[in-house]
Amino acid sequence: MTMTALAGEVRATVVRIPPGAVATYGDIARVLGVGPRQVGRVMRMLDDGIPWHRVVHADGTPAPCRDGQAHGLLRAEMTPMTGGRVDMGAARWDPYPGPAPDAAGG
DNA sequence: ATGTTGACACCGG
DNA sequence: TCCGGTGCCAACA
Repeated sequence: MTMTALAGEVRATVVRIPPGAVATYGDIARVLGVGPRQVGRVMRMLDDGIPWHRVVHADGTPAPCRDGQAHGLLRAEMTPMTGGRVDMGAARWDPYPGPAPDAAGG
């Protein structure tokens, strides 16, 4: 797994996050089989062209980048938030089926 | 090769 | 609920 490839995976996964829902770094990292820090590292290089604001921490805290931006963007997506944090359990989007390694069925 | 840093996650007080 | 410490992996000096 290389960053170039990882960047593609992350991107392909993040862009799949529907408006109003969010995914955690850990989840995306888990799906791709990498550490949560690698996801953030890749996200940093993507930064543009992807709904990065739909990627939040495991506790619902929006991305630290452009602090404040995510708050407005998520707000515009009608994302269930509480006290500035995303309401996990209500907005937690299931990344699967993502890369579909074995192409189960089709 | 070593030490420090970072868009994180989990545990303990 | 908020804060500090730790584990993890990769990039940087």
